Formats: sequence, C-alpha cells, structure tokens
Amino acid sequence: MPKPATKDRILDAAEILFASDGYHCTSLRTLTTEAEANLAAVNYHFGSKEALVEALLERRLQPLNRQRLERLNHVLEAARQKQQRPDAKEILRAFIEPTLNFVESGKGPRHFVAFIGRIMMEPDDSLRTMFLQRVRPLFDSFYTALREALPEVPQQAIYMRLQMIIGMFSHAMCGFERFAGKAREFPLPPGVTPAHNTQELCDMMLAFVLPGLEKP
Amino acid sequence: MPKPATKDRILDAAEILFASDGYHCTSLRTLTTEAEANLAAVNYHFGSKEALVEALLERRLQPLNRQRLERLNHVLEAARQKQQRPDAKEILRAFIEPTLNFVESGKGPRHFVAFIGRIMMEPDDSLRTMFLQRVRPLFDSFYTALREALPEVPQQAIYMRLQMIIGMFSHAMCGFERFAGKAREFPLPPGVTPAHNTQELCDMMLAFVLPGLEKP
DNA sequence: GTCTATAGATTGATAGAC
DNA sequence: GTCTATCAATCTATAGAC
Repeated sequence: MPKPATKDRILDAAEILFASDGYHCTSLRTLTTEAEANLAAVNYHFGSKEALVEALLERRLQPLNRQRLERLNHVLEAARQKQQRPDAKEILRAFIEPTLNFVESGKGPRHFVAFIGRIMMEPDDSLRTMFLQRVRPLFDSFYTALREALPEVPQQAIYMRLQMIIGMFSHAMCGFERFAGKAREFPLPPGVTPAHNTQELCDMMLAFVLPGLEKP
Repeated sequence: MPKPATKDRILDAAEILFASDGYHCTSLRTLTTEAEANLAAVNYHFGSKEALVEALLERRLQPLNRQRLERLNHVLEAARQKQQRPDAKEILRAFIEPTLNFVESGKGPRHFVAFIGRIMMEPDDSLRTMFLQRVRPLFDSFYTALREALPEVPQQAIYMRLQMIIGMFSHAMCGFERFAGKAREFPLPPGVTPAHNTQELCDMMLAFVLPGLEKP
C-alpha cells in the first residue's frame, strides 16, 4: 500500500487529533508532525486551520447524511405504499443505525464521530455553525417524519424529545467510553460489562427511548 | 452593595467565561480584565489556572451535592418506613430537581452548570477527573438506589440507562438553549416555543425517561 | 494585596528558496 | 509541492516595586 498523499494524511491525522484533543488544543505543529508533513502543508492545501475542519466535515458527512436520508425516505415510502403511518422506531433506526455502522466501518469514522460530538461543545461558534448548517436539513426531515408518525403527540413534545434523544445519542457517541468505559477515573461497577456490539447498543438505545417518545 | 473581594470577582468572572468560552480558550488576561483584577491576581489567590477550577468546583458542588444526597436519602428513608421499594421516579427527581432549582437560583449557578457540561467534553483529562472525583460517590449512590427500586431490571441495563439519562441531562443543561433556543444557527421550527419553566422541564424529562428506564 | 514588567514557551500564518 | 526560517501575537507564570 503506497503512502497516501499529503492532503489525505493531514485529513486522517486531523480526524484523530481533533477527536481526542479537540480543535483548539491541537496545534498545527503536532498535527503536521503526526501527518508526517511539513508545518506549512495545512495552509498550503487547505488555506487555514478552520478550512481544514470544513474539508473534514465534507469528506465524512456527505456520504453519511445521504445514507441516512435514503433510509428515512425508504421507511416513509414503504409506509405510504401500505397506506399506514410510518413507524417511529423505524424512523429513529434510520438515523441511528447508519451512524453506528459508520462508526464501525473504520478507525477514521470512529474518530470523526467523536470529533462531531466535541464540536457541539466547542466554545467556537463558527465550528458549530459549520456543522449545524450541514445537518439542519436532515434534522428537519426527521422531525417532520416523527410528527407524521406520532400525530397524537404535540409537536412541542416531539421537538423536545427529539432534542433529548440527540443529546443522549451524542453523549453515547462521544463521551461514552470515557465516562462509562475503561477510563481510570470512572471504572465500571462490578457486574457491569461494556457493550461492544453496535447492533446491540442500537437496540438498547431504541428500546430505552421509544416508550417515552410515543407517550401522548 | 460593596464591590466583592478580588477573589470572589475572579471566581464569578471565571464561572461566566469558562462556561461560554471554555477553559482553554479563556486566557488569564481576559479573565482578570473581566474581573477588574490584575493579571497576576489569579496566580496569587489560587496558585494556578487549574487550581482556580478546583476552587470553582468546590464552591458550587459541595452544597449542591449535599442537597441531592439529602433528597435521595429522604426518598429511600420514606420508602423504608412504608416497607416499600423506593420509587424510581422520585429517585431521579432527587437528582434532577435540585439541579434545576440550583440553575434557577441565579446567574452564577446557571453558568456553572453550563461549565460542568463543558468540562465533560474538554480534552483535558485533569479537569474531567477533577470533576468526576467529586461526583463519583453521588453517582454510585443513585445507581445503587435505582437497583433497589428496579430489581426486575438487569443491573447492566440500569447502568447503561442511567448513563443515557445523564447524557441527555448534560445536553439539556449545557447545549440545550444553544441547540434548541435562540441560536441563530438553529432557529426553532414554527409552532415550537422554548420551555422556560424549570419545573415543567423537569416533569417533561422525567415523563420522557421513566417508561424506558422501568422496562424490564 | 495589588501592580508593572517581563521571562519563556507556543501559537497560526506567511515569504521565499528549492 | 515541499521545505526552512521567521513574524507577530498570545499564552501562563513569576519576580520585584509599591
């Protein structure tokens, strides 16, 4: 396997470092060193540190979001053909499952998702905006779909519950292992083992979340 | 009202700035300027920037955690006297309600809670450890209480669900208004109004979370 | 206790040789 | 495209006058 081009090496290294150390705490120096590139390479290839983030988001988010939307539309279409209301569980699954598969698909994606979770907490407005702009249409689609699936639930409640689910999900994606896992700071209590199987994790989260979501 | 002592002015300013900009992005310069103190004041009064965080945590967390534990023990004691199992809803309420009241009790506490939410995402291990050490006993108490309240739920499930609830709650406390509220990046959809009443918010969260938590 | 002054290190970004 | 060298700004922390 030939060594990837500098541009890709930078993207790969940035994904890892931004995820584990955060955007602000990762200097271009450590970044380019890790990527085995020159200090000036980031500015040459991307223009600035911030533009590098934009490229990072673009690379992963585009295929992932397309996939989530396809799954959602598939669920909605199937319901329409059966002349039924779409199923809330399937809608949520259309959101969560591709993400979990994505995370399992490689080391890069896993770091990317952690990075996203972190972006939401980053003090910088611009990074968060950068991300939200690329996710907003998706969020709206899922919100609309859930309203269609749960007409007996007030839209206010649906909105808040969706927010809570997203919060929970972000936490699971980003800080989970840290809070729950091997972290020395917070060892698991005896008798509790971490769930490593993503499918199992998905089912568990859905099972936990659905009863509350459907409640009128 | 006399101007508070320098030490307190620093604590107050730090609470605000750490919450909105994060620990790493807040320089001692902006911090001391905001506190109308000298640049060297932080090091004089606290020793270092990190020790300032410790003082911040101590000031707010001690009374808050004591209150949460008192509420929890009260719930457990009442159940014991009635020779019943404690109620999961009351247990969760013993955790959430004091926090919400705390948040409502002033501007400082509101910022502090946002700061906590952010600490959990901060790249720095030491800050997170600093916080978790002060919260670990509390977490264990609530975990144990929930196991007592829900003997038919496997402890593994209780643990995971408690984690998810915490994630959701953190998100609600820290990033909520940003994600859901007035943020220009993410305006509320038409017909949805932000819930400003904390009591209402608490009930809503409990109603959403309980069905999933109790499921065997 | 509060201040100025400054050390010492690190940052993002750029100019120019190759 | 890649490198070295360097700029200007910023950071935490400290020493010492008042």
